[in-house]
Amino acid sequence: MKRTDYCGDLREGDAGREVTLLGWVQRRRDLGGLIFVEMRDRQGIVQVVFNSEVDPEVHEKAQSLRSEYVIGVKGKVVLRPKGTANPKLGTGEIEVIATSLKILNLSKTPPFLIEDEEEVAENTRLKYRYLDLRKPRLQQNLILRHRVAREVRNYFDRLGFLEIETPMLTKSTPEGARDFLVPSRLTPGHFYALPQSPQLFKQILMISGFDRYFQIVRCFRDEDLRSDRQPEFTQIDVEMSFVKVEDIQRTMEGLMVHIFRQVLGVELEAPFPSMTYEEAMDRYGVDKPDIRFGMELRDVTEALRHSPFHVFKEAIETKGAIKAINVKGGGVFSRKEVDDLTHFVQNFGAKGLLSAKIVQNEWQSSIRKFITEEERKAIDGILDAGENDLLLFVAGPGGVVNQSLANLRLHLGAKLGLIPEDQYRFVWIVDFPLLEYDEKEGRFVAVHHPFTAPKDEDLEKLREHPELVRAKAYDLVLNGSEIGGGSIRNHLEEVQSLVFEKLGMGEEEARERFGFLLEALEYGTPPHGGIAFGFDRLIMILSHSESIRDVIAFPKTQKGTCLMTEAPSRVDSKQLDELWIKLKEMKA
RNA sequence: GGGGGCGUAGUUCAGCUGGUUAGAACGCCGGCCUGUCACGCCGGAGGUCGCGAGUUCGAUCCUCGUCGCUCCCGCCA
Repeated sequence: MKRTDYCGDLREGDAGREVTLLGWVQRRRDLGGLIFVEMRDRQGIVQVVFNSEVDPEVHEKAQSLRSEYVIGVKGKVVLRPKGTANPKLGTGEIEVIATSLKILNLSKTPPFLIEDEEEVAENTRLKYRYLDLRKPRLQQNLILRHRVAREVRNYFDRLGFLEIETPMLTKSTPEGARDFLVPSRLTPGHFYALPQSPQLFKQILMISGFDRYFQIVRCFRDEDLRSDRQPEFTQIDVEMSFVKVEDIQRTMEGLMVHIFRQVLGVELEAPFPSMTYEEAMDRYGVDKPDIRFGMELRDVTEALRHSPFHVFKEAIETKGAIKAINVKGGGVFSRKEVDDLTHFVQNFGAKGLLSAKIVQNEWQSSIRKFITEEERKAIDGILDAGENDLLLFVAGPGGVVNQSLANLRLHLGAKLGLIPEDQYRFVWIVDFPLLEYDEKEGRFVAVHHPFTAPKDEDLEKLREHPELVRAKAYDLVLNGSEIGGGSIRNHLEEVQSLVFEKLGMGEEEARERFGFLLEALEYGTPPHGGIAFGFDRLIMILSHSESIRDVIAFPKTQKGTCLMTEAPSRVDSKQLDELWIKLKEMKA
């Protein structure tokens, strides 16, 4: 049997055609002399009719059909009798009258129904991933993923970019995330690392003169998982020569416009707005603001500068901050709801959450007695407080205040339905600090990565005040999710060496780790820069998925295991011997 | 490393203050049924209550440990 059509593709226009379908039994409705079988393939579902009066032999065979049997059906497409159309199916206007049935394979009863709505425990889904992947939603997600990848390649190809592969077995780079290591058999005691990104290779390609590079590439980071993080993930990696920040931004905006138009049929407005890191932190408390709704953070530190209230006083004396959000109409929140919000911010290190309801132009609040009339009016002004609003304050170290309120804002935005789910709001975040001081390490670390160039006007400060230097770095944020980030790189060896020095890396150490790059920089390196996009996260947003596992065919659990293959697994001692590896004693 | 949630039939869940035979729905099996589409009707099977200790006359329920899945913090661009 050869397929003539996919089940889900058939429409009214196909009425009268003889078709051959290959697929799975979704559901069987046996009415006795008449059997309806919903038949499924990757395009969708169509109803097949087995009628004992049309063909008793085929009808009898159909009685043995069960869920997930693999079948081939020959039959005639007909319009359904009046009043029996099913508006829930794309194929609902027609059905296929079967004239021939071939059972290609049987199936055990599946452990769960192959339906989108069926909510099944994650471990069951992952163990039977091949069944879970039969669900229409996951099939659509992977089809969408394919289409986006295809359009990425079309777009870059048209602009003269070359897709060039880079090694999976490469050198460990201690900066950044933990590496996955691969032992070398031929060089005992030595290890490759799987790439966290092709960062250095794409810069080398620029030095080689390839000018415009991109790659859809797998990357690996051995860090703990989240709902949007897997240990292996995919990036759209890009690097260009002879460009400034704006050139890369416009190129990537073009990519987004192209993808959204080709894949979703959505027209985006470009160029995208831009916001400095400083402004983002000030107004939203994060470097990846969701600008689809308001409820912005407001700084009330100055208004409370002379407050005797110990919570405020301590925050100010320790050079912290006091910020607040105004939940419009939040006066209706119950005591318990506000308590829950307090617990919520404590997840982010806040000691507590202070609240005030506006009732008849007055504060209803446990802290009212510590607030002067003047302070109250100032704060009402800053927060644009009105009747029945709920003001929420967090005081403490600046980072904690921002993180608490940023997350609280998102939490409340979702809870109150303030986020328009159908909007795509992009924003560039620019002017990131180049370096930040790491208390634990006792040295400066790169905010982006160590190859990022300082802004020209800040270059002077690099020696004396490295903390004030801003970088030629940019992140692209979509609906509160960081989908891409990049920078202009250091193409001058002396600048790169100086950055390494500021990172506390001696010349010798820098030579050992990145000597090949420093050396390459001395052989005519063009100015260059690039960006990397989180491909999985982009697909998550485009498919409205809540978990990254729903956009990856074979994802890992939160502990990094694959429940289908049962990786990782022990290996036999012969394999270890060849790799010169001896395991430490472990508790059974 | 830390905090939260979940774990009972194939699946999703209920199970009172610890008490006799652990329930429901869907699914599954058998029978009937020619316009169903969550088909309907009749009948039936199906349980190591994640695992291990402890408390108790008695544990699905309480305590401790452990395993698995998940969300978050730390970590991670």
